[in-house]
Amino acid sequence: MVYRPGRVLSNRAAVIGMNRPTMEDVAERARVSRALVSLVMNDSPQVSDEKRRSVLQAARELGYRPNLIARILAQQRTHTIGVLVDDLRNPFFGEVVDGIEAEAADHGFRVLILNGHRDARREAEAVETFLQLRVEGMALVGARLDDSDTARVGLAAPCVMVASGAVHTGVDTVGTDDRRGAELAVEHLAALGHTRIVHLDGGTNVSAGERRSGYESGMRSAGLGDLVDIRPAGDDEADALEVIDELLADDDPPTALFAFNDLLAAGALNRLADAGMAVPGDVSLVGFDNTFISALRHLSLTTVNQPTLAMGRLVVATLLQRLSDGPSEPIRHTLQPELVVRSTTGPPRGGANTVAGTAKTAMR
Amino acid sequence: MVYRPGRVLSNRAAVIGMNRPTMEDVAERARVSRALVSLVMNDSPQVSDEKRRSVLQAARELGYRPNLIARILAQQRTHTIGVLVDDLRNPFFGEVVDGIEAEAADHGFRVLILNGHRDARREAEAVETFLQLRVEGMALVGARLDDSDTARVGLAAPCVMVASGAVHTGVDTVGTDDRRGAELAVEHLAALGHTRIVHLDGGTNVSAGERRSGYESGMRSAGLGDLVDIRPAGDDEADALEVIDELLADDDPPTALFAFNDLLAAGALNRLADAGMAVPGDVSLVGFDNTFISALRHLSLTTVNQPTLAMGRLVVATLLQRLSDGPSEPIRHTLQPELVVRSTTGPPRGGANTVAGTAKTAMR
DNA sequence: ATAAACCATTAGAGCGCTCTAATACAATGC
DNA sequence: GCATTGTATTAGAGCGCTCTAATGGTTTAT
Repeated sequence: MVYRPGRVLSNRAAVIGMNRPTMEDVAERARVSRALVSLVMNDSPQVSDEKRRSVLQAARELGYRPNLIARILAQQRTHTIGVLVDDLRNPFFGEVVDGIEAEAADHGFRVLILNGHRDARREAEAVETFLQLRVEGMALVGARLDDSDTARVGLAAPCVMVASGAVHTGVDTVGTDDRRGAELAVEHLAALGHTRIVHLDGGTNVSAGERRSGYESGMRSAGLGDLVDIRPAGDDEADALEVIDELLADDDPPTALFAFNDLLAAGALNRLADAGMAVPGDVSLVGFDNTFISALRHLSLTTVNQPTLAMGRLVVATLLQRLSDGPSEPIRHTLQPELVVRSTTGPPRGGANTVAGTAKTAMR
Repeated sequence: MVYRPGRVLSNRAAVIGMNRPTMEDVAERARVSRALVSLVMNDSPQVSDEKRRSVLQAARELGYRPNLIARILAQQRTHTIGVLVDDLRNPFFGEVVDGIEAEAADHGFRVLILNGHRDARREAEAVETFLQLRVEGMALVGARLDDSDTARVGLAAPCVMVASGAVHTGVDTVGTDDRRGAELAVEHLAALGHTRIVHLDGGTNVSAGERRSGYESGMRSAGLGDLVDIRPAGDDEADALEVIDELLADDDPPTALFAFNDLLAAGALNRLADAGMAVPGDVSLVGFDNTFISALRHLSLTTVNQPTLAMGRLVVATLLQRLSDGPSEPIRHTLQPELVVRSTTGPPRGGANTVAGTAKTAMR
């Protein structure tokens, strides 16, 4: 409870917050052994009420607070899961983390969060930090690490990739069927009568590959294989600006867009409004993730839902399973996405099947 | 690098990730002392190139990874700052954290993030965890802890409250002048000719008090002191529903709303649209925080900007100062907010001072 | 040649805790 | 009364590292 700057002796321990009363101090004050204090602190049933009381009192009087670092070192367990989040500003990840935290808490695990800042290098550093802190497992949420990175990591500690596409072959994964999600989006647009459907690609984001191929297969099933048109964009609102400008400059602009995620879609919506294009009047737009922003009435974005909370919980379950089973075949959990139809999609202007232009079927 | 399940001996160390090669192992393999390995790992200049090379090679071959836990215990320094975030899903906090991380990295500090889930009890737990982990300082971003909590914490470790109003008298704080921000909002609305300006209050959120009193003083300066009208709402989109319904049921509904934050404003926007009210035609609306959602063209929310990145950086600077100076008078940094006028504010229907009419004009 | 100064290396204590095994002591059974 | 069982307590090693002080070896100054 007390801070006691006066007690600072060596400059090694000069740092505030270290240099606090230890178990030894409590033991001395309560006139018992250090071991007994340890038992009390861990709620052991084999301590007499009398001693328990006096230990607790001594602890209170000294403002004793167990040193987790020392405890971890001694018991060789951290009871901690590291969660690497690709981008703290994307609400989608926040929701997944909520699920992870809930499930982790249920199993007595602490969760440590590190921010990847949408940068593979920084993510690798974060993972290294987790490893050095000896987390018992980690969840990489939307991480951009490639297979060689994760292979190395996977050998050092159990590790689950979340919402990171299906690229990773050697690691446990939890995710939505991104491919199917993209197909749902395309099917929906095709059913409305769109043919010139362009995909705004997620770039380096790990789920991008799957969604792209889902888009392609969706287009093919709809008989639009020839019209596949993929434009590199990104995963942030800002990333939409250029692509949209480029698309609108076309002689024969698309009537529908399928964006990598909601943020990108929101950016697209912005730019389309700038250009005076009506949505869905002139262009239909579908996002991905079903984050709260897509639900905002004024965006009312048609999008693909991912069951974020369930994913988060499943991550921890997977981690725990791996922890108890030891190494084996990679576990993969693939949850089903759902199309959420809102107000940014509708039939193309002039009704269905008005053949969209002549040539212009370039793939990027 | 290697995982070696076979090496698991006692079940104490059965946990994957612990039970890895230690400095001792490296020393043995490189045929030097443990102390030398330590020097190499810390880039000491007083090691011969020859030894350095062989140590590094041995470390590589064994897949050695320093145990941060042991190192921290030994050197009695964690080099870590704990960051408690009130709500990971609110992008405002994510932006502040970005600033914190940037500045912390510049000074060789690690950042640990814990989630408060908008709940004072869970926040207190998180703080306790930080303390037990012996973080060297912590930033409580938007935390809901009260003065007695923070007083206790402040004694145990340096601690900066960020974006938490000016309620906390004994602790260092970094924040925006919430009061002034609210005044700016009210001044803007009053200048447009609004008189029936209602404040949607932030409830338990810590900045709520300041913004409320800023609203009040703004109203008074505008000669609208008699029309002060504060409705408890919250800080999330969902929290807006009821209040808006209640307000619209009024005989004489307000012509302008000043919401506690952008999320609440977004929720209000939703509900107003449901009710067929035009914004800003029938009702003007101002938010707070200038998160990216307010910038989305389709919301285009007039709001009050907080310099999030600067705040984040300032937090770390403050923490470091406190760390080197020891206890003294609380440091308070108050940054200036700015009004960002977008499209949700305009003159009241029928020009100034005309009581909000009956005819509802739908937006979109 | 001897002392002084310097350098690379190491021994070993210590960080604050946990946990096993040992100990002391009371209660029980025969 | 003595072994037996059980319960409450403690001694002490150990977790993986850092850091001070000591060591041995080489170079430089005297």
